[in-house]
Amino acid sequence: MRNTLADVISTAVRVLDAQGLEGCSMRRVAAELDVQPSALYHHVPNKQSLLALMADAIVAGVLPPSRGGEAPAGEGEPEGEREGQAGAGAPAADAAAPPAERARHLCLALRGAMLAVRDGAEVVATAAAFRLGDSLIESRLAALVGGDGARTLLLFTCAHAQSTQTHRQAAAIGALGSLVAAPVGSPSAPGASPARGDGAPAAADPAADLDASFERGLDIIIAGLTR
Amino acid sequence: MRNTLADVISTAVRVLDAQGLEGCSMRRVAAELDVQPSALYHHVPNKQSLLALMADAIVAGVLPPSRGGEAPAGEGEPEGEREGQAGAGAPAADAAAPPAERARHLCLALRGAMLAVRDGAEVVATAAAFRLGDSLIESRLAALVGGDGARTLLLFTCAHAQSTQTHRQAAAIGALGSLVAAPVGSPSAPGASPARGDGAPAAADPAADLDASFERGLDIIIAGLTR
DNA sequence: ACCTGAACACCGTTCAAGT
DNA sequence: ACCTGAACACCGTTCAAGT
Repeated sequence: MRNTLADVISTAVRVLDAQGLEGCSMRRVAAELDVQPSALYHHVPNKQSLLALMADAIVAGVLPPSRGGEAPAGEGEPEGEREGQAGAGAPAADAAAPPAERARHLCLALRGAMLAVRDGAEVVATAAAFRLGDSLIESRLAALVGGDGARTLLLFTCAHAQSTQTHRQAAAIGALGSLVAAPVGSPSAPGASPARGDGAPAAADPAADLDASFERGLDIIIAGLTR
Repeated sequence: MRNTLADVISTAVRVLDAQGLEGCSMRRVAAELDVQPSALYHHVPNKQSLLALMADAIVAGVLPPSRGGEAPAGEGEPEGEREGQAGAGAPAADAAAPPAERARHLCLALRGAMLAVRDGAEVVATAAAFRLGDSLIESRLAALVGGDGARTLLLFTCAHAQSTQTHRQAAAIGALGSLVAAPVGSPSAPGASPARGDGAPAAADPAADLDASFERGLDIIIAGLTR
């Protein structure tokens, strides 16, 4: 046996994380597996299906393995877990906490899982849009806050993560245009992006801003659910 | 003078509506303009920029022309306005209604504008994610319900519209497998999608369901804002 | 200013054929 | 079951050159 479906999925997620969605072509995944592009079509009917399986792999782990449902298929973690929020079901979530609080933690864990892979949010969001109504995470949320709340939370969480990743990439590119100031040896303030002499109004630490912005939006929705 | 930027944008939106995002290639837009593909790069630096301009064109009209800001550039309406919800600033919105109510109407109008063009939501959502914080609509919303509310509403509205269009396309494809039932001559209820004799579990009228689902989600967020 | 023609370096997918 | 090799019909973008 040469390659398994799980190999294809985990390799594809690795390529995604390394090259971004644009660079994640069938041909590159095949090359990474040391295989002809056509070989992938033995495991998967087309690219869209592969992307859906990748989405499952990316969010696998935000839910406890709870009985029933489709098997995750593929690696436990794509790589290094550089976001603190993910990690096998979030920080316990207390099991007996109020439902709204548990839903909140679930959304934070989902966000963490998506942000942990480059362009992960876009991949998950597209897959989520496609099967709105029968994703595992959505039904878990629905049990906590009802179907409308679940859908609202899920869509907001994916969309905000997507825009977070978009902004991060833009910031990363923009940061290349700074051979100015910013003494090379010094860390240039904790976590801040280099330079900032331009006319943009953007505030102190963009990454922290986006995290806070997400939590505030989340709390607005939770508030609307619990009144 | 042969073609103007506005020509390029409006043609691109027409191609988008006719062929979908996947079929909306630079080469096809060029062909529609009777021009070589390379000619487009005189008007636009790359495809991504064109898509951003298309997003502006799609949502142009949901805001009154209010002074200041970038000019819409390109056609007033892409085509036939087959959604009832759009139309030059929505049904007036009463000007003196409570802010939350006005925000609600704005979101409905935005949804209508996106749904009026095939894959319009995806195009607008991607552009919106990119410039979260300085879109015209977001600042309009921010004036009504604050920055966090505006962002939450905007992201939810785009994401829900995107999933609505995804489901519609899936339903349209699935509907091709129904040479059953569905009397050909009868209009099959006002505005409903054709047929519905297949085995899918989807409820009564999927289009109406998605509209109602959107409004319920919208009301949850509004409730969270006005408590 | 706006466009042509030709090229470069890619895509996703299919299909007969191998082992 | 899993893969090769070759092909088909495309992509976005660049660049010299025309008018």
